[in-house]
Order: sequence, then structure tokens, then C-alpha cells
Amino acid sequence: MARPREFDRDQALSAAIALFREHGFEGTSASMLTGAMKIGRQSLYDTFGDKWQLYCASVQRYAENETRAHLAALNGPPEAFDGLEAMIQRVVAEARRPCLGIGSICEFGRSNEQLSAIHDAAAATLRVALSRRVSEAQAAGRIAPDVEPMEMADFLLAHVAAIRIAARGGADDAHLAALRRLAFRALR
Amino acid sequence: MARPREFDRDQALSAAIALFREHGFEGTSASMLTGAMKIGRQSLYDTFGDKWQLYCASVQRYAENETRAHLAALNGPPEAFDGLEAMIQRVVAEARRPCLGIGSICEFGRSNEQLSAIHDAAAATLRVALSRRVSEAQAAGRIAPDVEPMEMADFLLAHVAAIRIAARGGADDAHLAALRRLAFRALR
DNA sequence: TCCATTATTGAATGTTCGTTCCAGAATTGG
DNA sequence: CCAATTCTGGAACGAACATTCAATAATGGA
Repeated sequence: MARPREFDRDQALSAAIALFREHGFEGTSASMLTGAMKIGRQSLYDTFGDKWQLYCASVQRYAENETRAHLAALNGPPEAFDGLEAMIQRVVAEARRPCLGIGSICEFGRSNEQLSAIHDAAAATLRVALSRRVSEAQAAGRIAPDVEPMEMADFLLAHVAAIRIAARGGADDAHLAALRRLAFRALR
Repeated sequence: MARPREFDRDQALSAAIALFREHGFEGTSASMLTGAMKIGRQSLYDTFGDKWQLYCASVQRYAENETRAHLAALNGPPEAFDGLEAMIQRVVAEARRPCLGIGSICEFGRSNEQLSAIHDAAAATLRVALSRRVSEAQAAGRIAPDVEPMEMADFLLAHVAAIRIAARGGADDAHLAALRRLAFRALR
């Protein structure tokens, strides 16, 4: 019978994600990866295929994790507006850790269809969920009724990116908090 | 007497900027650079030192060019509010071309002091100019008076990044125009 | 204990990387 | 024409890259 895998694929993938978040695809070598993932070189190739496939798996997993965390914050509070605030608050709180989604878009733009498909799927899921919550907040009178919910959803997603870029560039906590407050002025 | 340089350093640097904008530092090889700059390999090393110094010179030049273009748009219209709109409008119009400033921050974060100094200087210049124009627009009753001009300046700068990331990720013109409109709602 | 499988790691491959050396071509003022 | 300089590009260097090969170790149910 086959020897079971000893290393945890998920744990190894998390270590790869941490490296790609900080250094991107080109700035991360295969040997950095095997070191951080604590697996043998051959296991990396056996399990993930090659470095590019590992990168795509990392971006996919990262997108899943981030989407799940965004949705948890967004849909947690009963009041939709509080959910919107909670989601952006989580982004501010986590902003010290670079975003692999943004890093990947910066590094590759739309040059790779496989990668773009991952980003588009994650964005679509979030847009729908955000748009729904914006509509609820509008119905509750918490957000101005004269804005398209989907446009407001896009604005908030864009602002998530803005906060993360600002943090990566060195913005302090007060700076990020101010960005968050001002984003919500657009919702009035 | 020394033979004068034949190639145009500025023109060569512009070609390097174009490559670094699209591919970043690690994704751009020295041979890509000499090909695009149309200079010999030795000339690259004689003129710029090494690949990293060329990259820093590129980021510096790009920052100067962008700051100049931002200020021209910002300070062009007599009405301050119109200047703010013109500046963001220019960003939307140019958003198809990737931003070397954002790319550099994504790729390196704060890991290199030389690079961070370039970004900080450019950001400081823009913050002051934007803040001044925000104050003027507040005095003219075009912007809500209850927001710190510097915070509003930071918000607009962050939104410049947001628009650029969205474009790099595939957002169409309508998407970007909506982002621009919503950013100005925060100024009310 | 055996077997079939997975995991590890030394060694290797072919390629690319950034950079230097160097010889010859090109330039231009004197 | 000459001299001093810059520019080009072949060749090379040392290192690193992603990936493969192969031998051996480890695993765990039968």
C-alpha cells in the first residue's frame, strides 16, 4: 500500500503564499520555496508540478482565504452598513501583510489568462456580496440611495487595494484609519 | 578630446522606464533593457552603473515626470476643485499604462531605503500641493470644510493607486469613470 | 518482514542571469 | 590625419535559476 504523504500540502502551500506575498513570483526562488515549505525539492515538483503551477495554486488559495475572510466580516453584523465597515476595518487591521492579489496583478496585469481567471472569479464573488449589502444599507437609509450598488461595491473593492498599497508604501495606522473614514464619506 | 555620447541618455532611460513599468525589476532582464534602450551592453554599465542603479534612475525619473504631470493638471484650472478633478481625470485617462511607482512599492515595499526615499519625496510633494488645493476648494465652498486637507490629499493619492490597480486588473473605462465619480462624493 | 509507495537529497542538466573583459569601430575637435 | 574618447558586440566569468535523474531512506498496511 502507498506510503501516505507525510507533509501537509495545505501547510506547505501556506508557507509558499507567505513568500509570494512578500517577494512576488520572480523574486521568489525554488530554493526559497523548498526551505520555507520544509519539503524536498522533488516533492515540490511531484506535488505542485512546477514553480508556476505552485504560484497559481498559491494565488487561488489566497483568493479563497481572503474572500472567505471578507465575507465573514461583511455578513457578520446584522446591520448591512456595519458589515461594510467591518470588512474595511479588517483590511486596515491586516494591511501590514502584503496582498498577493494586488502583487499578482501588479506583476502580471492581464498577461496570463489562468491567473486573470482566478482574480476575476474572486472579484465577481465579492462584487455580488458587497452589492447585496450595499442595497440592504440603502434600504435601511444608511447609504445614499442614488448610487448603483455595483458601482459602490467596485469603489469599496478599489479602496481595499488603495489601503493595501498605502500600507505597503509605509503609511502608518492613523493614515490608514483616515483613508477608511473618508471612503465611507462617499457612501453618504 | 572625448567623443561625445551619441545615444540620448534621456531617451534610453524612457525606454527602460517602459520596460520596468510592465515587467518590474526582477521580470526585466539586462538584455531586454539593452534591446529596448538600443544601446550596447557596456554602455548600460558605463552610463548607469548596474541594473539596480538603472532601476532607481528609472523610478526617480518616472516620479519626476508623474509629479510634474499631476501638478500641471492640479494647478491648471483657476478653480481648485476643477484642478482636483482634472488631476484624477488624467489618471483615469492614463490608467491603461501601468504605474512604476505602484509596481515598485508592490515589488519592494519598504525593503530598500534608496527606493523608499524616492517614493517618499514624490508623495510629500504631491501631498502638499493637493492639500493646498483642497484648502482652496474648501474656502470656495466646493468641498466639505470638516475634513483635514492633508487627509483628503492622502485619500485622493490613495485613490489614484486604486484606479491604477483596477485598470491593471482589467477594469474598463466605465468602471474607472465610476470610481472617479465616487471618489469625489467623499469630498462633499 | 515485505512490498509498494512517498520523501529526501546529492548530483546533474541546460539555460539564464548580471556583469566584466577586450578588441575593434566610430566619433569629433585639434 | 591624429588622438583621445565613447560605443558596440563577441566572448567569457561566476553564479543562480528551474527542473530532472537517480539512489537511498522512510512509511505503514498486509
